[in-house]
Amino acid sequence: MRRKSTSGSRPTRPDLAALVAPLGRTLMAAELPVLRAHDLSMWGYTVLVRLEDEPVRTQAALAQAIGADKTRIIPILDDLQDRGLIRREPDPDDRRVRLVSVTAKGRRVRTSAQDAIQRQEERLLARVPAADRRAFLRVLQELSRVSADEFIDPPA
Amino acid sequence: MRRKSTSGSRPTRPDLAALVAPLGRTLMAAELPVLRAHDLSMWGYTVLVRLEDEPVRTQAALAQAIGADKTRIIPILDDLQDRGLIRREPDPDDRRVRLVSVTAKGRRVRTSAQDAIQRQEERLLARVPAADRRAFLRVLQELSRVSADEFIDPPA
DNA sequence: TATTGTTATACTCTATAACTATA
DNA sequence: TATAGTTATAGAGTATAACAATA
Repeated sequence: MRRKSTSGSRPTRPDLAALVAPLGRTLMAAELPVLRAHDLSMWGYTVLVRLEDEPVRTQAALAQAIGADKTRIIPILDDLQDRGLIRREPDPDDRRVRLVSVTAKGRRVRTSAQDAIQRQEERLLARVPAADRRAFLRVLQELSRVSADEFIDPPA
Repeated sequence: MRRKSTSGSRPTRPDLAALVAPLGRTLMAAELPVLRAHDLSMWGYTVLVRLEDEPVRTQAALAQAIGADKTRIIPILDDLQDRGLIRREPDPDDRRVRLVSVTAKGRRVRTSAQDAIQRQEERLLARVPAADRRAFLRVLQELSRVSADEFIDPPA
């Protein structure tokens, strides 16, 4: 099941990366005004979304879960905490670690922002037929579970 | 056709941006080893791919076409030119503009790199059923034509 | 005066290394 | 000594502003 040789010729489709990466940037750009309206940074919003799923025991684990550096999220957490959107409490069992959780207020803000974001995304998705759209979301969720080193060719 | 209210509850799906943007980063990370093997930077490769489609008359237009700043691509073009992968000639009609085109060597390099990249991407796509996959690529190409300001909600 | 390409500068984002407090 | 969190520093990538050549 090898596709016809493309040596010396034009490819039959654009690179997947060339389609996906710019679309990702577009979607993030579209989020920015909504986030600004909720006084949230992209990372702040990402933290709130992540904490909604399940509480996280260490900041390092939280950082890794959202693809950030542990040093990078600290000012983000400071800000979210100052504004009462998250709690950060020392674990009684191990006072080195901070238990991070979302507050009721944080949950409200996240819900409001996410609602607006997804409404906007629905408008974009409305451009494609319902069946295609379901398949698209299915594939997207499947592929985003895959990490880079799972399919990278071993270097020659 | 409004979906059920999500106010105060968990969303029914992750944000589109949260699926697409990380996948884009993964795909770009997967390209890096292949590009390095071809002695190409991401931007250098992007330039070669773009020039394959159709020659570009000004560097500014080239930059815009690939989503870069006009100042950013200059060292990239310098390098590609030094290595004989592109040509950069003053337009006789307007000596301010540089006609940028890919050389035969540049075409060979791009073909080889793109072939390897797309083979790798095919391995990733092999995880999903053929029908879903066709729909996925269809939707992807449709959506990547849309620019951010076409679907962003007017700020309140 | 306006525009293309270029260079120089500043700024943002991110990662690395060094520090503290607990264990 | 090892680890969680924090702070300070340095680096990469990017955008902004100023400049030279041509129109």
